[in-house]
Parts: sequence; C-alpha cells; structure tokens
Amino acid sequence: MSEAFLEGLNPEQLRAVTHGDGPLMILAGAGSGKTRVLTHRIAWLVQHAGVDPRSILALTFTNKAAREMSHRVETLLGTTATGSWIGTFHSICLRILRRHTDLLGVGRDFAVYDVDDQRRLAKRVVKELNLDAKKFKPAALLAGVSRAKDTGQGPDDMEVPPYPATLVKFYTAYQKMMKEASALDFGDLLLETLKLFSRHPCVADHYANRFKYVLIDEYQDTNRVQMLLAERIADRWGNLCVVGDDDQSIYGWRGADLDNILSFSQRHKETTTIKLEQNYRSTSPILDAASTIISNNKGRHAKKLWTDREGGEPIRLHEAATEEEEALWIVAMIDQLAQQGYQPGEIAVLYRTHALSRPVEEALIFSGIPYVVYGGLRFYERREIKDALAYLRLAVHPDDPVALTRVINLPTRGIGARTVDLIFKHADSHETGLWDGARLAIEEGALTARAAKAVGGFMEMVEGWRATVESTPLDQLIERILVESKYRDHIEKDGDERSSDRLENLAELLSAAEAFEKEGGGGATRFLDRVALVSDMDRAGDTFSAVTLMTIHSAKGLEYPCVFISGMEEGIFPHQMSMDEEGGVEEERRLCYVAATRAKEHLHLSYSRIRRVYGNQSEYRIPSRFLSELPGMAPSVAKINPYARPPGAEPQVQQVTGEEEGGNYYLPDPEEASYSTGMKVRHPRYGIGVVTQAQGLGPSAKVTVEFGSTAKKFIAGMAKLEILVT
DNA sequence: TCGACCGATTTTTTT
DNA sequence: AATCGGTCGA
Repeated sequence: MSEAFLEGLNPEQLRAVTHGDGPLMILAGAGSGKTRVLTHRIAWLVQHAGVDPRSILALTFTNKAAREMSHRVETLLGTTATGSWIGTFHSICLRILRRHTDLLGVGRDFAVYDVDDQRRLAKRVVKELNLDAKKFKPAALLAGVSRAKDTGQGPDDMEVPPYPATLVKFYTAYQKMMKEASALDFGDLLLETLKLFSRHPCVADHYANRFKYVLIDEYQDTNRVQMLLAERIADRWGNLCVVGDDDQSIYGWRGADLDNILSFSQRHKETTTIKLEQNYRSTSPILDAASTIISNNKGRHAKKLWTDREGGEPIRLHEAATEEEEALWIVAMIDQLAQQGYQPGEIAVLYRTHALSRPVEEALIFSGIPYVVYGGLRFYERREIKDALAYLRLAVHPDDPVALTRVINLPTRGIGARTVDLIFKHADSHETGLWDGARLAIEEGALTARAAKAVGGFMEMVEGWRATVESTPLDQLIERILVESKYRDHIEKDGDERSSDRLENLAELLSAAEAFEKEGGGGATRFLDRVALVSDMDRAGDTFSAVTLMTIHSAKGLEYPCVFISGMEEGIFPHQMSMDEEGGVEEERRLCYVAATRAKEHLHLSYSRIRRVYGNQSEYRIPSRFLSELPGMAPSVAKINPYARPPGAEPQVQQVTGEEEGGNYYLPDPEEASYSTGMKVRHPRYGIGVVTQAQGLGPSAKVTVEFGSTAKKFIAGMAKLEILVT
C-alpha cells in the first residue's frame, strides 16, 4: 500500500489527514493547505483505513471546488469514478430530491428557479396581491424570503411581529405559486431536503447509513439549514469533518452563520480541533498586510498565521485621478510583470463589484493583453438563452408561469398582457394549472376570437414539442423549438447590432445540448438542472494564458502569483450597502483579507479619486479605510505614475518612428497627445487608419479609428498610436 | 395589442 | 449606460 501522499505534510496537516473516527474541526488559515488536507484525507480514508469510497460525502460551495476536489482525489488514488459523492450542497440536495420526487409536494419534473426566474415570479406575486410595487419591492421581499429559507423558516414559522405582515403574506403566496409552478428555488433545494428528511426518517436514515464520512469545505460559510442537513446525515456515524476559517466568512448576506463553526465543538462532543497556521502561499509582506487588516476585526478566533517565506516584494499602492488612469496603471504594471517573466495566467485583477471590470477590460483590450472575465453575465443568464430554455421548460412543464409569461408573446403573437392576466385569473378561479386555465379561458369564451386563436395556436405548438420531449434528442428538440416558435427568425430580424452575438449563443446552446446527449443525455429535466446549477465560474483557473478578472467573492479558494485589487475606495470597498448593517464592515474587512491572501508574490492596490457612477456623473471618492489600517501604507505613500516625467525633464521629445505611406508618424507623449476627427494615425498591429471619434484628453482619451472597413477603439495612453506629421 | 417614447431607477457579493 | 415600467397614439 502506497502512502507516498503522506510525505510533505506538516505535523498538523498529517494529524488532520490521518485522524480516525469522531468529529473533526480543522481551522485552516488562508493558504495553509486546506484543500490538500481534505483531498489527502479522503485518499487516506480509502487507501489506509479501508473505507468504501461510496460511503464518503464531501460538500463544497462551488462546483469548481467540487470538481477540483474529485480531480485531486482521483489523482491521488489513481482511480476514476470512486463512487464518493462530491458536490455542492445544492447539487447534492437536488440529486437527493430527484430520487424521491414521489415524496415531495412538487411535480415529478420540478424546475429549478434561478434568481431571474425568482424575480419574475415575485413580480407576479406582488401584482396578484395588489401590493404597491414601489413600496414593496419584489427584490426586497425576495431577499426576506431567501433569508427565511436559509435559516429554516417556512411562512408559518414567522411571527408577525417582528416580521412584517406583508413579508409573511408575500412568502405564503410566493410558495403557493412556486408549488403551482412545480418549481424549487435555491433555498428550497436545501430546505426541502431537510423537510424530506424530517418527514421521512427512513430516507434520511438511508443516507445516514450510507455516508460514514462526511466532509465539509468552507464551513464558515454554511447556513443553518446546511448545518442541520450535514448533521442529520453525519450523526449516525459521528464522522463529521469540517474545514473553515472564521476570518474568511464572506457570505453572511446569504445566511451564512458564523456560529456554525464557532460552536462546532459544543454541538459535537469530543471534537478534535486542529489548527493549520502555517501559510505556504504568500510572502511575508503580503501576509503581514493581510494580518494587519484583519486584526481590526473584533471577536475573532485567536490565531497566528505565519510563513517562513521571508523577504519578497513590497505591496504597491496607486492613487489614480480617474478610473481610466487606474486601469492604465494596472495594465502598465501587468506589462512590467510580464517583462519579469510572469505569464498572463499568473495574474488576477480582483474587485468588489462586477461594474469595476469595465475600465480594466478596456485598457487590456487596447494593449492587446489576453484576459478572461469570470462571473458577470453568465452564458445561461443571457436573454436569448433564457428565452430558448423557457420554451424547453414549457415542453416539460406547461404550467410554469415564469416560462409561460416569458415567451407566450415572444415573438409577438397577439397575446398581450390582458390575455395573460385572464389566463392567470381562470387558472386561479378554477384552481387548476395555468395550462388548463388557458384552455378554460378559451372554452368559456373569455377571450376575444383573435386572442383565443393566438393562444390556441401557441398551445398546439407547445403540445407538439411536449409529445416528443422524451423521445427526441435534445439538440434536435431545441432546434425544432427555435424554428417553430419563430424565435430564431425574430432574433435574426430585429436589426439589433447584438443579434449576431445572440444567434451565436443560440448555436452554442445547441452544441451544449448535443454534447449533453453525447455524454449519455438523460432528458430535458436533467439538462435544465445542470443549466440551473452550473455557472461559467466553473471554468475559472482553466485558462493559463490570460489575465483573470473577477470579483473577490469568486476568487475565494484561488491563488495567483500576482494580484491586483482595484477600487480601494470608501463606498465601494467597504461597499456602501454594507455600512449600515450590523457587522457589515467587518464582513467587508474579511473580504479584503480574502482578497489580499490570494496573492503569492505581488500585491497591488489601487483607487481612483474620481469615479463615474451609472455612466453619467462623476463622484469624488476617498481612499478605503482598509488602506489607512495598513502601517506605512498611507494612501499618499508609494504613488506611482508610470507616465510621470522625471523631475526637470523636458516634455517627451516627439519620436519620429519612420516614414512610409506618404508621411512621417510619431509617437506622442501620452500626456500631451490629443486626437481629433479626421486625423491619420498608425497602429503597430492594424496599420494606417483615420480617427472617426475622439473623446476626452490626455492618456485616458478614447479614440475610435477606422482601418479600412473595421473600426477599433483605443485608449490614447495605452495604444501605441502614432500620429501623421503634417 | 403593438411599438415607440419617456422617465425613473439602478442592492454588491452567489448557489 | 442600460434597462424597466408606464403611457399613449395607431
């Protein structure tokens, strides 16, 4: 029996990996090798302790983490398909629920609603309850519902004081409609599994008996329902192993309860606690900075993270005048790092909110550095994809109100809001599903002849798909849907400049369906499940040749040799929205700690003095309080302006770079450059072109240049645009 | 019922 | 900037 995988572990890691039976809590500081410990522990259980892989359950937060874990376990054990269940809480719960649909209160092929679906349904509910949508915002009500679900409360569990009566009323109506829709949202996936377990103890026992070892990653981010679920399964054998770090708890807004990890050893008698405090990731300047920031939080678990990686690059901070300039600085530093030999894939730019990606993206585009943005608008969240999938959902479950209202009049078929409302009313008064409601509305002559004909035609079309949904390969079915619904025609014809993108996305959806069929298929419901739970994020880290841009939340669990954190400003980081909440700023500070500890060798921070909000108006900003918490890092220190002239130097001499195509071109000093329409310029890659648009002055000016038939946009300071001497 | 137009309004993070 | 909802004329 080979135990080579125990080599190279430090004593604490070894103790955690080779812990036998009984509850185990591993408090793993950032970069202390916790993923290594988890995977090695699974390998050790199987190989050394003779545990059947099928009796291991490992729960993670992201699909990516789950995949990485399975992959690493496979590598260690040298086998594939070990039979362990490794997945996110949500996907594991969905798997369980699908196996016991007969015991659930929802239909067989229930749908999984994502945030967008939830929002649409919430709007419908607000409308049906005759609430003033201005006073009671669907999104806010929904947030209240999600929070309730995270803590395990159904609508009946909520006492009216302290909870607002409207919220409870909304929650009740929302759940009713979800049930009619045969749909579960993310919160339901967890809560319904817990309910399934308590209503049918034999089902729970089945899983409890099977899973002798339960491991949970990122335990500090579990909510109450997740904790109860894990305990219900694990308490049979008592082998619950949790890994977490209270300093990295950043999902409080999603119902994560820090108390889960803080009180673990009280809930589980004879818990073995192991602390992993040696950081293998970051140099000491980085670790020191991160530790200093987090030390400003109160009520932390005592811990002292240390590293033996002495020395290393100091942290850099840059104050920019504008967001464009901030982006330019980042790109200039990336260039510098590239010259030092770093690959683009070793660099990440992190930010608090997606909106901050834009200026950085633009600067990267213009300098030709490859990059990938994670998160943001995901593939399956794109409008055309959601539309197409709504048709597919109707084929599976025609009562789905969100899917129905989404596409019943898309493209327009003469079925307006009035008709849709009538259908809802009929379904309601006859206590039937929407589909029968529509049928009844026609039969009872409630609709105008025109509307009745339109609705009838639509229903016939959907019934046609419905008849073959089981027997037709998915890609063929979707193709048929796109044609018969005339949705593709609609996209083709709408004259929007984005329509070719949309068509491409639809083609990509078809190839995803085809790939799904090739992998073994499993029907439309399984395809839709996957779509609901899998995000683009799962590809993060697959790209080695591009700079990665993402939010700090997405970056959790990842590491990069070089990390930039942009937008270090009050109101952004800490975010405005977090400031009036209890403990909000502390969570932001933990987020800052997470961000800083992603870096192995280089950490670069930046902020801008002026930032545009909502496109139009600019706001003055002040540096983040987290910066002033760093000693020797007062915002005025370490100002770096890559375009600054050395003191006393003359303005950059205009550099004549050559003579061709009838003129001399020179590369202007970015500070001095000014571009205007009609000017002839030369770009190293695209050649000679004509300026068709120029916005702004100095290095942050935006210039549009036409090269023959193609137009390109540049930022003056980045693009090496030479100007024709006249 | 449709589409054009206008004004108001943007919760930050994710399964 | 971009999107969403409401209004109004055809």
